[in-house]
Amino acid sequence: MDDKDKVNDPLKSAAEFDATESSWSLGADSDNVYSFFGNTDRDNSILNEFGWNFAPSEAAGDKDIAGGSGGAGGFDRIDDDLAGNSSTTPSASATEVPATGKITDEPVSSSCSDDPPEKSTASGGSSASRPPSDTASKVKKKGQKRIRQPRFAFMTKSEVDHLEDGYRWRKYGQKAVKNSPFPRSYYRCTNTKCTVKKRVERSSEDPSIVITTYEGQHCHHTVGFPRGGLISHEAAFTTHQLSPLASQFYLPGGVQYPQEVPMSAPESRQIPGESVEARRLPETSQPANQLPTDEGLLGDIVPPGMRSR
DNA sequence: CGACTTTGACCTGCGC
DNA sequence: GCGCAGGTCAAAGTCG
Repeated sequence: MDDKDKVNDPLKSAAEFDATESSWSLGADSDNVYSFFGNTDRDNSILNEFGWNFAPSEAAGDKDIAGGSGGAGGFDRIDDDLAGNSSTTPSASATEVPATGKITDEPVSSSCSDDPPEKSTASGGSSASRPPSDTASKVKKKGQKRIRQPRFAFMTKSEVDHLEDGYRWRKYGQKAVKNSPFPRSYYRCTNTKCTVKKRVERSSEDPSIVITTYEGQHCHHTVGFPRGGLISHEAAFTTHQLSPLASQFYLPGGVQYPQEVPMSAPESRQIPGESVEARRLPETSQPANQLPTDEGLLGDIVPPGMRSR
């Protein structure tokens, strides 16, 4: 593909994760890739703008958390056109966010479509009996390029693999990843109209770091957790004001992020021993009646095309 | 019984 | 064209 060059270069410089420092460096030169590193409070507020919440998993049926998880996190947007580009460059280690690509023409405003890609509980048909052509049509028409939603990689220092983020996910696969002793898990949002997916894997270089990659955008609100946890929007919003830092990292369209953000802001590092849980609702809670406007943080960090709410 | 996880097979894209 | 690796499917199993 002719796009290869233009894709790979940004990639190499983008989202380089320093496992030792537990930090991301931002080096992308296109508006296709932006990343920042921060703690979960900020991340949560930012993700919330996307329709995502982020909080440590603790009671939602996930593996039990051993005394709280770390709070370091990273965030990265990855627009990827699977079709033309190698989304996983051979040089990309498991600790790097699988690369990126070019921005595509596909609508990225929402991953919610009127016609969900498939019914996960489809009737009949084992993989053995699955007619190839049928499968093709089910997934994508043959010859049609596979379109992928924008992706955001999110790195979190946590002992828990699957971080609770306010949505319910159904695991639909797990794969061993090359160059990594840790398997990668694939989750899909349980909302039937929501096609958001996420991948969860651990950094092979720093097992304490969980790399969560979101693909797509939720078109619905967070849900209560039947199994325990509940992350309300209000709670998420209370962290909103903690996120101004984010605006210094993102820069869609008008792109103004630093050439190479050190990503070493002290407050964006996890404080050893500090649990996310303990920091979830800071005392600087914002009154509920001061909910951010649509143009709040979102305006800073989210490209208009990504917003659907 | 429904929701969810596990797991092996299959599909697709890419590099050689 | 072939092999590899990532991604997905779906039956079977598990759990509450």
